[in-house]
Amino acid sequence: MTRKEAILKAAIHLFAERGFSATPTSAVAKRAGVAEGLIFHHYKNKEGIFLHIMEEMIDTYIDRIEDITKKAKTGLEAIENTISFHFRFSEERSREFLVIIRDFPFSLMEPGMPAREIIASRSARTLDIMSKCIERGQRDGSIRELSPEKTASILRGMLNGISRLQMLGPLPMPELASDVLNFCRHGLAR
Amino acid sequence: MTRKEAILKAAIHLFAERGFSATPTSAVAKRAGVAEGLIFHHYKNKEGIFLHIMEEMIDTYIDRIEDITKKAKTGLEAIENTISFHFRFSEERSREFLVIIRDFPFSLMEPGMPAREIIASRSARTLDIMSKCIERGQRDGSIRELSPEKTASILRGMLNGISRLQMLGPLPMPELASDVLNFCRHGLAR
Amino acid sequence: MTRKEAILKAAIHLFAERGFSATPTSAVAKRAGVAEGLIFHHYKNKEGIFLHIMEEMIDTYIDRIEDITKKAKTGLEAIENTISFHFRFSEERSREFLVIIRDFPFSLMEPGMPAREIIASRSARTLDIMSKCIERGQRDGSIRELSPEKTASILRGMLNGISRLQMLGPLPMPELASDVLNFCRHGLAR
Amino acid sequence: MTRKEAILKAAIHLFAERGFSATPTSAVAKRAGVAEGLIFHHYKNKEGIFLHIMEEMIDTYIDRIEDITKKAKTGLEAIENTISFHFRFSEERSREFLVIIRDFPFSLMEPGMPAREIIASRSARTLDIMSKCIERGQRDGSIRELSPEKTASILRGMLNGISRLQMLGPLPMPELASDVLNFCRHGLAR
DNA sequence: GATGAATGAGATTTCATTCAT
DNA sequence: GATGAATGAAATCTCATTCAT
Repeated sequence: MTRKEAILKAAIHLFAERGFSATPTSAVAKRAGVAEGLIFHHYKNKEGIFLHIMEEMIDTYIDRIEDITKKAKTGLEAIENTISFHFRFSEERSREFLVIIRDFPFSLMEPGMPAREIIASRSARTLDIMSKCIERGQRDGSIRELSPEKTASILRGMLNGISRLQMLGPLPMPELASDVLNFCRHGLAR
Repeated sequence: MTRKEAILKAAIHLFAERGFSATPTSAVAKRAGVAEGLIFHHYKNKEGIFLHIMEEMIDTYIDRIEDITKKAKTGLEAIENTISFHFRFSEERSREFLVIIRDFPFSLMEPGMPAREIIASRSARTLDIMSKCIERGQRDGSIRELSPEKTASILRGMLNGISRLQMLGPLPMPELASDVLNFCRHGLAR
Repeated sequence: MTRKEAILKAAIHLFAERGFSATPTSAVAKRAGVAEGLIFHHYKNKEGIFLHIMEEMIDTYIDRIEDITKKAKTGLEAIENTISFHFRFSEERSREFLVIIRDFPFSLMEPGMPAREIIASRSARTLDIMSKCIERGQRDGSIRELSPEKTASILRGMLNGISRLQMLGPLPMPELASDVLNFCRHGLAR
Repeated sequence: MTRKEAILKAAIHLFAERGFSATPTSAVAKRAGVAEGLIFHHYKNKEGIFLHIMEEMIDTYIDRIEDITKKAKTGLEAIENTISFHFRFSEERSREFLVIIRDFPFSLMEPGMPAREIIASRSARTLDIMSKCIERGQRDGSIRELSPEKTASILRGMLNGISRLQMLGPLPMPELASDVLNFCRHGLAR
């Protein structure tokens, strides 16, 4: 593992645990076993690390749901697979997931920030994929009449909201994957 | 308006706009037109202000959904009214809403913190109310067979997630209230 | 002496000795016997201290030469008195003088900086006063034909350049005041 | 152009533009298109580059005024030619000129520093050359009675001060060369 | 209740310089 | 000669909080 990777790994661990803004770069350096300056040599900014983590994760997420939805036989099945995948993914990569749902540094999102464009485009892409699945489901008869765009937004909000509740809520949460699946099937199906 | 209220108002405004951790107490004092020390005289902590805002808001939210659900004729209607109310409330009190969904100071939530208990109890209360509605709906035949507790969690996750997407997402969002309602009706109804 | 004044005094001493950019704020705080944070409480910036020193000094300088030139009987005498004053002043307030001729933080001067306007206006004012004296001298016959504006610039450049050479040059310098006076008299007089 | 020269050229450009201390070696390396380490391989220090630039420039300056003053017919003419040359040179080599008048790193000048000796000797040499011209002018009758050493200092202070005002002042400056010449002619001539 | 000067711990970042390759 | 990862010291600035008045 290169030092650059070590920094990344340490950052993911700590950001997931304490949150981005509550984690000083000194802690990241310490955990990675490198000099603090090296962080800035490789990532320029503290935000640079965050961005790197987020981009990598979201891009993987998008690649995977693109793949998954393509392979589904119906539009409804594509959505179902996406939902199942979401829960699997949020467990597999729970650390990275936590990093970005815990405390998102909204300073990155102020108009004009380059990060905003990156995030916006990824967000749009995810919504678009799900929208397309819904339209497909409407054509193949597996999904009833409803606005594809709005429903995609609802599903995305739901998935992220539930993950947030599960990972950060004060109460212990049961597994919800299959219930969400069931709920959405009824919500969408003809 | 007393000085104490002025501080609260200023804090809500600024926390909503920039986030809790990005807002220095000096900015709150300035906007409220008071000396910085007064904040600590009245609220003890910076977190004290946050807690105050959050408690007041959540308690109002709970009071209102208790009221609303009681008045509904069926369990399903109770849930529907809750959903409608959620969107109305998040608009009416969008500032306070933003405060707590923007960047929640998770340091408050570490085990042992007194705030954790407060938040946990409120969270449990909300889930409980919705759970009860679902059970009621199952008894009165308006809601199909599904786990009341899990479904309540799903609905809460969904509502919060969608509000977060609407208020903080990088993309402009259409009104989703009626579509959410429609989606949930199908998701829940027999 | 208030703490604010103590900071100022310490800063003048250290900036004069080591230069603005080579003096850390920690050194200023230490010498002033205050916490480092207090510097920023009172002056906002490290540059804020510099600006404060400079403004006070230049404004005094301007006030004094305005006064002095008014009292002179001829235009030439007004210029002579200004030159004499310059050397007296640069001795009297040699610390502050050093501060601003040693290493001027030119970042302050980038177009758009508010400090630039302040400095530019003061610089223009000084040139204007001397210009007017020359014009007056031309009317009263004590000064020969030459461009008032350009000559004012020459004199200002000369005075500042000589002070710089005296205060910062690597060689020991003799007193130059009376020789400068003599030189300029011949340079200007009819 | 060798890499070593590329570094020098980049340094001159950047030091002139932003100042010595505000220019990081990383910026020099980037602009020169070389690795940062190479700078230290060739110049040992950041100050090493500065010294190199300064020495080369001052030595050229001295060589040229030595030459010029030798060719003059009278002492006064020698001084006049030096003044004219100064303004020509400061335009021709404005970058290097800026480098050393912008922010001179006075750490180099602390007693005991080897650079101090270099600078002091050059400074003395320049003053000496001009002193000699004045003495010569007094012998040949072109220059009136005045202290050669002090007048040389005055002239040097004036020339550097005016260049500084022209190049770094906040106000736009007209051409001053011929006016300076005229002013000095009157200041010096019998 | 109210002020605001004062503190001090800590955070991010910069940067000259070294050194293994 | 040439690279660029790596260091570590230091610098500026922020900010919650305290406390004398």
